[in-house]
Order: sequence, then C-alpha cells, then structure tokens
Amino acid sequence: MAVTLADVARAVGMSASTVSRALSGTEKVNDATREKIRRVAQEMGYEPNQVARSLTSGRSDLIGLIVPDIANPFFPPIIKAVQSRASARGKTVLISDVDEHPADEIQRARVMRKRVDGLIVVSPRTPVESLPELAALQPIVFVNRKVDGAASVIIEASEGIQEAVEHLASLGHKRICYLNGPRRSWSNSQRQAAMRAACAELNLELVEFGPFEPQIQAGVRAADLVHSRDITAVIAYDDMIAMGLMARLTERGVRVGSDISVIGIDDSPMSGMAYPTLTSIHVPGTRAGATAVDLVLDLVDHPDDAPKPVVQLETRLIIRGSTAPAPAP
Amino acid sequence: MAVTLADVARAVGMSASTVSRALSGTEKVNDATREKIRRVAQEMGYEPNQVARSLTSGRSDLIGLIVPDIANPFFPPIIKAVQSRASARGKTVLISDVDEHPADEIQRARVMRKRVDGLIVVSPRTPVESLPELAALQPIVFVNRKVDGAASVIIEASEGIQEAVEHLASLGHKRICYLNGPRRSWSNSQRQAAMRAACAELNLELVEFGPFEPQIQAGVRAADLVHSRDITAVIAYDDMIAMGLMARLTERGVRVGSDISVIGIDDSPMSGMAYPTLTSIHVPGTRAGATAVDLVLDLVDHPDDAPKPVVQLETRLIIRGSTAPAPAP
DNA sequence: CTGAAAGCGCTTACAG
DNA sequence: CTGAAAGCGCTTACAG
Repeated sequence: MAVTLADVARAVGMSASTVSRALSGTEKVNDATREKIRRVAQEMGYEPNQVARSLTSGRSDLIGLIVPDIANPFFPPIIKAVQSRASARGKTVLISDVDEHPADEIQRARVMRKRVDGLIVVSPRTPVESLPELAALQPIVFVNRKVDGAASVIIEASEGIQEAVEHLASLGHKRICYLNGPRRSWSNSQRQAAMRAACAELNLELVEFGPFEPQIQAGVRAADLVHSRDITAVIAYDDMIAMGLMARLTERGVRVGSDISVIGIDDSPMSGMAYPTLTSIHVPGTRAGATAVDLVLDLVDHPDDAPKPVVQLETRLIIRGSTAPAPAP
Repeated sequence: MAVTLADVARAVGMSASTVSRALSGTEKVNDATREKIRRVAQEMGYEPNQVARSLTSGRSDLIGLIVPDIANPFFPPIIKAVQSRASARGKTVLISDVDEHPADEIQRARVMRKRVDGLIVVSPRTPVESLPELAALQPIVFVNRKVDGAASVIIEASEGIQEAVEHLASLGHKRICYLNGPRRSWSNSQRQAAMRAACAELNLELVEFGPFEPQIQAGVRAADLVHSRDITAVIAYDDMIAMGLMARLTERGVRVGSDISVIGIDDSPMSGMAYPTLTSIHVPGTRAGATAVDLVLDLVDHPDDAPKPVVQLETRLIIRGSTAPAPAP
C-alpha cells in the first residue's frame, strides 16, 4: 500500500494536521519542523492522495477540456495552448474528445465536472435547447460559441471573411462559392452570415453548397460540385474541406492557384505545406486557448461574479499560393 | 450545494447504505425499495460524487491516456480507438498531451495514476533509465514501445518496411534513402534496423539522413538534403516528414511519383489526400488502441498476474501515387 | 433485505 | 506553532 499522511506523521512523531500543513506549504509551521517533515516524507516516498485531497478541499487543480474532434487540425493548437497556460498556472489539463457526437458533450461534462475545478468546452455542438444544462455546470467557459449567460471566448469571423472576399474581388472574381460547414454549427452560421454580407456589399454573386462535415473527404465531394459550375473562387468553411477540394480539383486537372482560387479558414499548420500553399483565414486558436484558461480560473476563484465575461478575438486573411487573378472568361 | 446520498436517504426514510446499494445496482435490495429510491434520486437530481466514490471503492472507471503530441496525425486514430473501446466497456478516457517533452511523461503519469484505474502510455519518449519508474505505476500498458516486464502493444515495422524496400527494388531503384526519426525514438531504432536489414538482403545501397522530428517542417529540411544527392527513392520515418518532403520537392520542381519516389510510414488519413497520394506503410493504430484498453482493464482486474502480456501487431505497405519506376539514369 | 458503524486519506476550523 | 476532532460523500464488511 502507498504511504499515507498518517504514516509520515507517525514517523516524525507529529500529528497529521501538522504534516499536512508542512507539506501544503501555505500555513505557518516551525521552519525546522517543516524541514524535517519534508525530508522524511521525501525519504518515505510519500505522494499525497489527490482524490482524498480534493474530497476535503474541494479543489483538484485539474481543468477539464472537451473538444469535438482532436483529429481536426484546428483543435490541437487550442489544446496545446490550454495545456501550456494551465501548466504555467499550476494546473493539469484532462482532455476529452467527443468525436463529433453532440450528445456526448453533456455526458462527458457531467463525468468530468466533479473531478475538475473548471471546464472548457471548445466549439460545442450541443443543440441550443440543451445548452443551459451545460452552462449550469459552473465554472465553465465556452470557446468558439456564444452561450447566453456563460463565459465565452468567441472568434469573430467577419473581419477575416471580409478581407478574403475583398481579396477575391480585387483579383477580378465575380462569382464566389461558399462551402458551408456542419448544419448546426454556430461557427458556420457566423461565417455564412459574414459571407453573405461581404458579397452583398461588394456586389458579388454568392453560390453556396453544403452543409459539409469538416473533413477532407467532404472537400473531395465538394470539388465535383464546384467543378460542374462556372466558379472561379471558393471559400471553404475550414482548411480540411479546402484541402480535400484542392486535392480533388488537382486530380481532375484543374490548376488551383490559376484556374481556380481557393481560400480556407483556420490557417492550420498544414495550410502552409500544401501544394499550392493554401490562402487561409487565420483564427487565433492559441490565444483563444490561453484566454479560456484565464477565464475559467477566474471563475474558480470568484464563482459568484456576474455577468460572465465574453472575450472576442479577431481573424485576418493570410495570403498564400492558392489564390490568383480570375482567369479570362 | 449538490444533493448527496444522505439527502436522498433522508427523503426516502432509509439508510445511506441501502440507498448506496440500490443505486449501484450490484447488491440485493428489495425491488420496490430500489425502484422508489431510484425515482426519488432522479427527482432530486442526485449525481453521485465520483471523487468520494473512488476514495472508498478504490475505483474511478477512468483510464488515463498519455500521448506525445496530439497534433501528429498518427495519434488521433489511436486515441479514438482507445476512447471507443473504453466507452464500450463503461470507462471514460482522460487524455494528456506531453508535447514531446519526455520529462513530462512521468510527471503526468504520477498526477493521473491516483485518479484513474489504469494508464496507457503511447510511444513513450522517456529515456530508458527512467522507464522502470513509469512501469512501476501499475496497472500500465505501453503502446509502440517494448518495456521490460511491462504490458505492451508493439507494432512490428519490419514486414512493412521489407515490403516497401521490395516494392522500390522491383521498380528499379538502386539507392534508397531513409530519413531517420527522433534520436531516441524506439520506433526509429526499429525502423532503421529493418531498413538496414532489408537493403542488405536485397543488395541495395542505403543512404541515411537525420534524425528528424516527426514534423512537416523537418521534411522540408530533408528535401534539400535529398535533392543535393543522387537519390531516386526515399522512405521517411513517418508521413509528416514525407509530406513536408513532397511539398518542398514539388516546390523545387522535382516531380514526386516520377522523378523521385517517396514512401511514408503510418498511413495517416492525409496520405490518401496529398497530391500525389502518398504510398505509406500502414500501422494498425486503431487495433493497437483497442488492444491496449483490453490489456489495461485485464490488469486492473488481475493486478498480480505475471508475466505481463506483450501483443505484437504487424504492418503492411499501401501503394499509392508517390512511388514509380526509377527514372532512366 | 436493511441498518449502524467504521473507514478511505486528507483538510480545516477550533483550541490551546 | 501544534494537536484533537470533525467531516468531505461515499462504500463495505458485520450484524441482524
């Protein structure tokens, strides 16, 4: 059996209370005593039982992180940012991937909630009617979705999309295609609205396809739709779809970056490595992750503070090789 | 405050023991009693405190999973397989990404160990001298690394590499380049040895570069080395490196799949989507993940069983568009 | 089938 | 500065 606090107390001839205080380091204990206790605990290989600790103290120093799909390259940078920020603040992060199953989000959140101090839920797919139940699991922070009455970090797509559409317009494109993301995605409704607004403002024709899942294969399917129409420029819901689109168009002999222009969203690491490199709208995932940690830890310390903070982050266009002047008609 | 077992007991006028038994479902309780308790608990919104439960029962129904880098596409399929298998067996998975920092593996494992029933560590980077400490954190299963005296699921690269080298030889390649993975990677030492054996057997010249980190950027660097030598075929430590290599060669005007042949390892989802599509050695990550869950749960149930099981999985070559006959000299 | 009691390993007022 | 005691919320022999 593992060494317990009581074992250490017996070994040094002191009470468990004192040992506890000496080891947790916060309260006043005689320096010599503390020193001795520390040494003995060390020698005995004592490791505090975190489960017992969190049962009494109510704190676990753990943050739970729920993401829809770690295989989507949009999420790893956020996850890494959350981990690095949390670790800087003395917390450990426990990740859970719900594999794009909306129903699992609430279930995972419930399972995790009791074991962590706070929860961060990225791009929740939970239907709007179940959102209040999730939001009630305080302290909780949502990333990439606005949830009424809950703390959130949201990413404002409109500037980036505005820039993207202007970029295409300045290259002479007249008809722009938008490939929609998942049907009930909050991000997609944002992006779609921004597309419509930008095209209306610049007097461009907008063609929409989708919904598509954020997966390469969906982009492959989209390519054939795009190819069958008279389209010279495409903005995809995300880089995954854009990559699939580019691969399939190339396969069909369409030269991306001359015959057709393609823009992704997310600016994921692979966008700079594709051929041609992918023009993409940068989404500040790293900043979003770090901010979410700060918000959730604030909530842990001040659970009753209201209203809940909402942080908005902005996006911008990164121009690479997949966009070019519209071909002459 | 949340509803506790005692609250429910008071509400139904029974002891906490009975309520506990009724809800956990294993022991014999009067059917009517159980029914009533269940209903009341439900109405009151009772959710058992898992922390308290695991303090007394010693079980958490949680499995910890430690991976080096979730951004590397090799890991998500393994993670998803672990999650799906665990969930089928009534367990929840908590993931931790150590961001390729070997020292973090032991630290995370220690933090997690007390809160989970068992641990799965994928592709551990921990130096061999610290491995015993990790292995001592029973129950633990290692994936993709053989650890003395510990349960593990290992992936035997040799067949796949043998097939890859034979494939290149049959296409007329005489000199083959191997791009080594990380310096202290167990997989790389396996792969390197298999490369040397296969080339020796088939009487091919082997050129080695590296070590390289398993990242696209490393492949970009490798491309320039490869380009400066008289090489017609490359096998990379993994798909990430192969993708970077292909992108950079293409950029420099070398046609992958005719001027030069490239083979990756991992057969990650993106290998079918690159242009050209990447010939790659399939590594059964999904099977490895599911197997690891079975092994770790066996260990949880029979902690004293020795010797620890070691499962070997095999690899095979998937031929796609990035390999072609050697160009005439 | 049900209850009273002890205990899991720690923390935290309360005294001194 | 230190100790005794209570308690966190549950589970589990032990009786009955």
